[in-house]
Amino acid sequence: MASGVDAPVRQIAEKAGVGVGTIYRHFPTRPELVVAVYRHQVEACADAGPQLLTESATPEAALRAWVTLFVEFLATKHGLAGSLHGSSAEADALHAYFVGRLVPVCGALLEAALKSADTPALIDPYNLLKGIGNLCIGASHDPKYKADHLVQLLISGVLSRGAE
Amino acid sequence: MASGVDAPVRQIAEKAGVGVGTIYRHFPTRPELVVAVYRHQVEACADAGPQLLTESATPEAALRAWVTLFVEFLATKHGLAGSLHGSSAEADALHAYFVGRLVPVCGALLEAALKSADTPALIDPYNLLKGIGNLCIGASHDPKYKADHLVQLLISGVLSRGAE
DNA sequence: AACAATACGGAACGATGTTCCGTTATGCAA
DNA sequence: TTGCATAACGGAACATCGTTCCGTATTGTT
Repeated sequence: MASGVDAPVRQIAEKAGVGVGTIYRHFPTRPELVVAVYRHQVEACADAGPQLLTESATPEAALRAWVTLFVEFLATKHGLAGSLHGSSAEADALHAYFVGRLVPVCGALLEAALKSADTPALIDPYNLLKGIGNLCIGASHDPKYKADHLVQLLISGVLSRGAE
Repeated sequence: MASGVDAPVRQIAEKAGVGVGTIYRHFPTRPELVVAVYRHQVEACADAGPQLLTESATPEAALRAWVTLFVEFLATKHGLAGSLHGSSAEADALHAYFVGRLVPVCGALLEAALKSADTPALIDPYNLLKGIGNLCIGASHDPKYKADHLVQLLISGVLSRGAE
């Protein structure tokens, strides 16, 4: 694999026609590079939230549609979902950006859907978003694994009336 | 981090008081090493399935209890969940072992719970197990992230009557 | 006891992340 | 325009890790 979030630095530098030093000067850490590459698409995804809320038939439909958008975004960028956990202290930059930008959007959609369904909040937006991201890990490597399906089931669980 | 599924081979060898060559001779691939280390606990988890089914009040309770067991197992082994996706061809050994041993157990519990709830099967055991495993990734690094909670919500979604 | 077969240990190799410094380009002042 | 100071660049150099390989030690057999 050549162009992915985990491509060798030398390869990225070569494709960009610069030296590895230049890469590190502009993007000291890999998450910063990834953020720069996907910033536009993340912004687009974030902007779609409020719009879906006004255009959809129900808040639940809006939430499900937005989540589908998010899943598709993660699915097309192989390995992106996997690099989203902030285990190493430096990887937190990527994590923080995604969380800071998308959690509020997800939160608004979730709140609207819960209110519409008259259902108590069983989970916060942060956990939901991170859970969705995790469910998408490795989806592109395993044809039998249906991440989008699992995500929709998770939404069903979130919107269900507890564990009755 | 010293003792994890991704500890350097030299470190493992040193702690074991042997050379790296010996490690590779006994376990040519890392998944084989991991399988060897955790085989007992995986077996115990697998054996707990049928037992929970007979001892629990309801099949749903059995499924939820078993899933909790599985989540706790993954949570105590930092990084284990993350090394479970078979992206590289050789990592498939680990994946195959877990799947081969636990999917049937999960399947029996799931089928019983679905039958008891008179609910159609919205998902197969393989996807459910893999989804649960994915939800547990990175759980030990983030106190705010409640993997077990998300897993229970996913179960709720699976046992709910579709996306009504 | 001598020999064959096996297991062992760690040096050696390749790939990758990261740093560092000599060189080149840029912009500003005289 | 020319000279110089500042910044940016490129890639060599270093550290780490996975993996392989071979000389040596151990074990078992006759």
